[in-house]
Amino acid sequence: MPELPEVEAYRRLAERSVGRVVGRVELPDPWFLKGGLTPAMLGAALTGHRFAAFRRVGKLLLGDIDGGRRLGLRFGMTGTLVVDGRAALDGLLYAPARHDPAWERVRIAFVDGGSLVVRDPRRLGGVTLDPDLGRLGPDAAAITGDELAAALAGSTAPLKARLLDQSRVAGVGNLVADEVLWKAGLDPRRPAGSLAPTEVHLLCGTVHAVIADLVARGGSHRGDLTGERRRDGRCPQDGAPLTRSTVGGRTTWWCPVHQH
DNA sequence: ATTGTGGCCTGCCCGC
DNA sequence: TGCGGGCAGGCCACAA
Repeated sequence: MPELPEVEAYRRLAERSVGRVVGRVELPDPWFLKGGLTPAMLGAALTGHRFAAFRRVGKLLLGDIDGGRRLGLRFGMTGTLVVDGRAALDGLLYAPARHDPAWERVRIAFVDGGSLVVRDPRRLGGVTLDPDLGRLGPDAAAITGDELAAALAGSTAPLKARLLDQSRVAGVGNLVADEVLWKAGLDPRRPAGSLAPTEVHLLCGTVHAVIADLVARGGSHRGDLTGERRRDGRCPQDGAPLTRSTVGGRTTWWCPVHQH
């Protein structure tokens, strides 16, 4: 599902549309608009304009529109970005591999004949205008040790729950969280505030390393642990049977032998 | 404020 | 073999 690595791939793909004039916006599914946004408002903000740049904060993709407004794209669990008929990634875990035209939620058509399309079978994504970035924590790919320490300090919530909290750390989803904690050897159920400074430091480095690795591999589902997230799955590091339970409201897999 | 829970959405998997 | 109940999780509303 789209976590930080996927959205980063979407951002790079979206850059292909920078500088091209928008001719028309099609909204087969106006329900996809969030925060009171209407088709007329979105059309007015985009038609005749160009994207100046695409940025990413966590799992949110931002398109800077000339004139100062910002398009916000969220992809939920099964959303894909398609530019000029080309998808950013081959496959998405938990998303259907086939393509049904009915899953197209937004189409931004450029006057040159190309387009930027959001395809989302399960409709858990959405489109906003000028999204409030104040509700997002530091981006996980660039978070500093001090910022991570502040995000975890004093909390009795499970470590994993804090990592998934987008207002504390932006961009970590369920698969990345499990992969990071597995690689750092940390128990997802540990109270977030119980980590020693050296553990926070290790965790911060692991977050960066795992994200860089998953971006390079082409998706959050390409992690070493991810392939073992199944019944009878075993720890790729020591071969122990993995434990499955619910932590932070999410299905969680971890190694009972080396994660403490 | 912090933490936990349930619902939304819908295609697909597994067990009957 | 066909069918239908769970399941998947990002995000939000709401409760304690």
